[in-house]
This record gives sequence, structure tokens and C-alpha cells, in this order.
Amino acid sequence: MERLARVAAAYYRHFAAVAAGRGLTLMQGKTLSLLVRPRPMRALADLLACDASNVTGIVDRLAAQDLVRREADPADRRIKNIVLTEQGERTVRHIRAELMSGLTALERLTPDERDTLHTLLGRAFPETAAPQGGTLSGGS
Amino acid sequence: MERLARVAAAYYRHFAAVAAGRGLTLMQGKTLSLLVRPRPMRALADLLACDASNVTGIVDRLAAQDLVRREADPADRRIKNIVLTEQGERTVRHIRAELMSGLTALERLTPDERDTLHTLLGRAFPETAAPQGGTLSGGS
DNA sequence: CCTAGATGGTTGATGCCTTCAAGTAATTTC
DNA sequence: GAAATTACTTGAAGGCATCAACCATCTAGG
Repeated sequence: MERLARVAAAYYRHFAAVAAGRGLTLMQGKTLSLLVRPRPMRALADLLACDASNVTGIVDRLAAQDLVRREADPADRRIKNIVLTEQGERTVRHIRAELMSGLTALERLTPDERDTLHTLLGRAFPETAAPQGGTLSGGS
Repeated sequence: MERLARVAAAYYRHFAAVAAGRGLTLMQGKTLSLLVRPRPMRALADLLACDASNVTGIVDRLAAQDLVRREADPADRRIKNIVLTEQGERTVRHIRAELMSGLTALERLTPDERDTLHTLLGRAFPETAAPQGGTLSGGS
């Protein structure tokens, strides 16, 4: 329980450090890694669990670094879809790679143990079951 | 791995919500719950993994709400020990209680499973082994 | 069609956290 | 006792969180 708090803190610090290595903040890194496919601002706000007005600023800063682009939605002109630029995709790949390489944590467990861990976390926190915002498995 | 990210996020949101219920921010709540016993500012900075200059402001705000008090250290007059006021102790108790009651998560597991989870997390993240900043077990 | 209401996004204000650089006071080291 | 450390504070600049207000657009009801 308390260990969980520490693990959570360690994870966040690690992520923030990796993002900082590329001149990004935690939220900017999180946002980038959500953009495996284009998403409207509103979707980002939901996934980041923050106010929509907040996303405006975050995307502004990402766009200022040319990592992201706003694209008008043809079907609904209110919507702006956020898309990774090529540089943005490169950055995401790098971040993901560093996240993994730095996270030797899970390699200290056997595959069986990893599976157990995953199952237990899933049982304990069913509400974290991945809506559809995952980094993979985009069943359209 | 990705599940870990979600669990971490969920944990933080929960903590922040509980703190907000008492008019506190996440960092203020964290700080309060570290004060099971008096600690110098520097120790708080280390435990919170943030800059010392930061703690000044956090403690200022807690002190302004009369939850915390600065006490001069008799042995080293540079040091200011931060102590919970009575109201601060009440607040900590409430926060801790709400944290537990809201966290039915672990009750979804059997004691055996809880133990396994704890062990696995400990093996995967040995660096989170609890220096001595815990909320209990203060073996002086 | 056309008004009323909901929805997507932006802006502005305020407050808190974060990082950095600089500064004061007290302690340690030589 | 001078020099280097250490504990804490201050100030400036940037980012995130929350809230209220605001346009533009879409959707419903008449």
C-alpha cells in the first residue's frame, strides 16, 4: 500500500526525467505518447484527466516545438485533431525506447511473475482497465 | 507496464482528491503525512524529492492554515523542525482514514495475493525500499 | 427554417509547484 | 579566525490546475 505509493512516485519521476531529457515536461511527454493516432483536444483532456482549457496550452507548447499539428476535422468543424509531426514521431519513439531501457525493473521478474503482477494489479484496480486510449490495440 | 502507469495515475488522483476534500493540494497532503514526527525542512525536501526552496512555500501555506509550526532546533540553530499542530494531526488522521476507506482496491485481493503483490513490487523496484520516511515504524 | 441548447475549443485570472540563481545565518574544517 | 559547508529564504520565470466567460459550430424542437 505504502509501497505502491513509492512505486508510483518512482515511476513518475522516471517518466519526468526521460521527458526532461528531451526538453519536455511530464504532461507534454504524456500527451505525445497518447498521440499514437490523431485525437481531438477533448479526447486528450479526457485521457489526461484534466480540464480542456489545459490541453490548449500543452498543445500550444508542443506545436511551438513543431512536435504536433492541429488539423481541422472535415466532419465537424469545431473539432481540431492533434497529429504528430515527423519530428514528433521521432521524439515519441525515443521517449518510449528510453522508458523501456531505463525500466529494467520488470526484467528482474520472471515472465510468470510479470504475469501474476499484471493480473493482481488488474484485479485490484479494475477501473484502470484501459478504455481505448492505449498505446496499441486500436480497434477502430 | 502500461497498467502500472494507469495504477500510478489512479493512486495520485485519489490522493489529490482526498487532500482537496480538506482544502489541500497533493504536495501539502504528502507533506503533512510525512510529519508523523517532526522533520527539518531539508529532510522534507529529500523525502518529497524536490528543491529545498520549494518546501519553504509549502510549509508557509500549511503554517498559514495552522496545520504546522516551525520550531527552532536547540542543537543547530540553522535548522527549523516542522511540527504538526493539533489541528494538523487531526487533518492527517482524517486524510489517512479517507485514503484507506476509499482504497477498497486491496480488499479485492486475498491476504495471500496482497502478500504476493507486495513481494513482487519489492523485487521489481528495490530502490523504493523505504529509507526511513515511512508513515509508521519509526524506530528511533 | 430557425431559435434554444449542448458541445469543442480558446482566453484570462489566480494560485500552486518547479527550477534556478542569489543571498543570509549558523556550523564545521583547517 | 578565515574558508568552505550546510540550512533555509527570496525572487524571477515557466508550466500546470481550476474556474468563469467567450466564440463557433452542431443538434433538437417547434
